Amino acid sequence: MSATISTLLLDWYDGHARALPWRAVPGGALPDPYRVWLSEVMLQQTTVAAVKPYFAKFIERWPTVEALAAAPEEEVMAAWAGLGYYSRARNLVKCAAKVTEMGGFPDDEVALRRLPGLGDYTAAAVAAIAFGQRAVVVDANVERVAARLFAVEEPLPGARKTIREHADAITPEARPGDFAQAMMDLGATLCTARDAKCLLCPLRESCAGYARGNPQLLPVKTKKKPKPRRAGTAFWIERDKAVWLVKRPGKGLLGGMRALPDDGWTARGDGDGEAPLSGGWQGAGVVRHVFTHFELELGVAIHAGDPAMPEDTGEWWPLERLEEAGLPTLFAKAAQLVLANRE
DNA sequence: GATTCGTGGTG
DNA sequence: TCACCAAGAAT
Repeated sequence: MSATISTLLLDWYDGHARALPWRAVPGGALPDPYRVWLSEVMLQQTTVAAVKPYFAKFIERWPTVEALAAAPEEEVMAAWAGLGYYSRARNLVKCAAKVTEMGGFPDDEVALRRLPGLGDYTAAAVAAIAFGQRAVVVDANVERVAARLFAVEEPLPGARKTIREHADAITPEARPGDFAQAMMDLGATLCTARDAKCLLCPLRESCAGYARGNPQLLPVKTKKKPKPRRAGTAFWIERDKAVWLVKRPGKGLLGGMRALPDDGWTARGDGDGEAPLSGGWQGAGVVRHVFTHFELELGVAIHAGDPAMPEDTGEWWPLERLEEAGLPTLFAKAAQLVLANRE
């Protein structure tokens, strides 16, 4: 029954919980809501390994939500560079301001859900982990574990309602935060996407998928569309040991991030090859980059001259401080291509 | 409900 | 190499 499953899982968690920087000791005092919120936002569609250095950097630089709220958005965006899904960073700043204005994080799921960047998952996770509130926490791990545990054959995402009901039925009143994290740890270490280490699993005897003999085939998922391939060009313009950077529009792809000027490529179409200024251009090579929904082959062209640029359309960024510019990975690759060829 | 949002790891 | 995947949210 449900009490049995949560008890088995919590017992397992007490001995097998991953030690993570944003976590409290299992069964112990509740962790700092700021650290829980920050880590949960960073972990959205992002692996633990990728998050760790960013979490450490943010906590060192902005130890409290008030400190983060006081930071210029531009600095937060630059610090987020490389982690992806940049709307998260924009919402992070908005949310920090709102929480500071409220005098602290709200302690219930409904109020948390109203904050920028907190959807169903994150609101439930923060309520459970940071405030000990019973909330049904459903992420991709929980979906997978529940689909196997209850042998849900209906394909995702259609099966989400069914899976949520199963998750609700096994979520305990006591230690809901540890329970949620235990489900995610189980999904991350034993009940993984391509494998199911059932011989090590504390829920083996309760698992319908195990009983059927093929838990690793669950959950069923609908096929994904193929990614279109796009081509475009980025332009390297340099003067006095500084490179010309622009800022991308606030919304959309790489929104609000610094970037190299480009020829108008988008997810929907190729660039026109047209440079932002006339003069001699020399090809530096090609960078390949895979986004969520398309692939890009980005040519990098270097301007031969020593041009003047209209100051209101961008900024000259000193090459020796280029890492501080916070370029998204695509443009960091392009810059590396240009600079590496000089050695 | 379907799309649009990054990036790095993995088999 | 390539398709899939990861502590999803906003529109």
